[in-house]
Amino acid sequence: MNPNRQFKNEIYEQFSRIGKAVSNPRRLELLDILCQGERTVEGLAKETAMPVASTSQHLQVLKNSRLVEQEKKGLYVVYRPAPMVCEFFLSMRRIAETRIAEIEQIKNRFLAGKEGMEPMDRDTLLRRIREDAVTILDVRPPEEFRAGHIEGAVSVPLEELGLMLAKLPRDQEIVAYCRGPYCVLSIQAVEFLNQNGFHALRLEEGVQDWRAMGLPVASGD
Amino acid sequence: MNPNRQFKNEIYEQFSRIGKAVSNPRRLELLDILCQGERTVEGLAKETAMPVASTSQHLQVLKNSRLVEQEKKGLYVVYRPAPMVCEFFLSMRRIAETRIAEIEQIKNRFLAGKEGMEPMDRDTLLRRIREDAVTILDVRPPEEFRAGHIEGAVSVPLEELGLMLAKLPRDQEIVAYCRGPYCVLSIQAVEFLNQNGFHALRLEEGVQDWRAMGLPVASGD
DNA sequence: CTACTATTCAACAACATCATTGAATAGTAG
DNA sequence: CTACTATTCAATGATGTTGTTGAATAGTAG
Repeated sequence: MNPNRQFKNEIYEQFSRIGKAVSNPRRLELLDILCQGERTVEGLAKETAMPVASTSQHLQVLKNSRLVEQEKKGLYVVYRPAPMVCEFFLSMRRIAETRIAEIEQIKNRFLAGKEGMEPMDRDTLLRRIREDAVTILDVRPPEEFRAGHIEGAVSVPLEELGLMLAKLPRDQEIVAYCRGPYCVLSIQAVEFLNQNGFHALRLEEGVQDWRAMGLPVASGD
Repeated sequence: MNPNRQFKNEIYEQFSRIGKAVSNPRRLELLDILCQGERTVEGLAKETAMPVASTSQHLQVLKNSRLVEQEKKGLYVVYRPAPMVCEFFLSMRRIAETRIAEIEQIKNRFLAGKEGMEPMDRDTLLRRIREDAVTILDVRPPEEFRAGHIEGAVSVPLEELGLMLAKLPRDQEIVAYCRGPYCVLSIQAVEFLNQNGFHALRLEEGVQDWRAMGLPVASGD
């Protein structure tokens, strides 16, 4: 074969390893979760409702295409996205959102019938933050909050929301966020809060989006 | 099934349409070429040495995942990348380049034995440009030059390089570029120029990279 | 209307990917 | 050393993807 042709074939073959890795919905979900912070195989399996063996296999694929890194930590193997991968995933998500009409449809169908799900827009939220007229809840699991959260947000994992009701303000807007537009935690939180007489709204953006917009992100407690 | 689970499955299923589109080396090559400017099916088939029918089928896949748009122009159907797609492709390429060691190997193996292929680095080139001490050749086909080129570059398609030798300076460095690090046009151009007594160097970056670095790009003639 | 052209479609066999299952491994705790 | 745990491996059938081939389509030019 023409050596130029062969060179190109080999190069694009290598590029396609990245593509193959992100061509499977399960692996995309894994990547999405990993972009919120590192996780064990078990943790990912639980979060995605997949068998552990499948989860492990998908993680192998992601590892072989160099999109994730692994590290043994005590009893567990912890996976973590490789550098640049979350930005890459975000750019893929953006294309999908703007170009694939079905996504909007699926979202609308899912949200139909749920009250008060119109997302709060960034600018309004930023104004409220300046006026100190809003409480921001991060309803993700605590380890994700620790790995990075919107500056000023309070960690109230969805599971503990019921116990925390007494401590939340009834005279102020509450804004809940989670992993992004396709994470259901904040939806459930807002539903629950509104049923209990709070004035709650959802923020669609996740920490990734927040950071990508150049807004302040904190980590730790 | 749990409606939350179903929602996630459907959403990630949609995301994966983008991934599936870029999971095939042929389609990546097509995308790469399209990022240099729009093309007909025939043109793409010739450029990639694929049968026309295969080319068309791959283009259908790209169209169904909304990565390219098509437009009928006279006798031909012209394909063009959708907005954001070239940036997405670039970010994919960057991850592959930095994380997949095989790519470096393949490149080295291909370049082995070819003289003077050490690429010129940006900063040196920018200095030479300021000093007006360099001629920059765009050795891609003319339509790609027209769609966008490095400011100050001269269009000398590889095929016409032989005819243009008399017009090129022998007392000045010549820098040739093409579509990017994996395009062989500039390699062939530099080889040919050096064999004919010129002092030629290769610029690895293509117009996309150039633009992404915030450097000036022009279009038209 | 006819000949022609660029593109797409349809069908096939070869090959790759997927989820699932149960077993294997390697390392920890007692 | 033994029991246990988290993870990985291996094998399987079902399902998708690929490239190839030749035919179909739709639109243009004469």
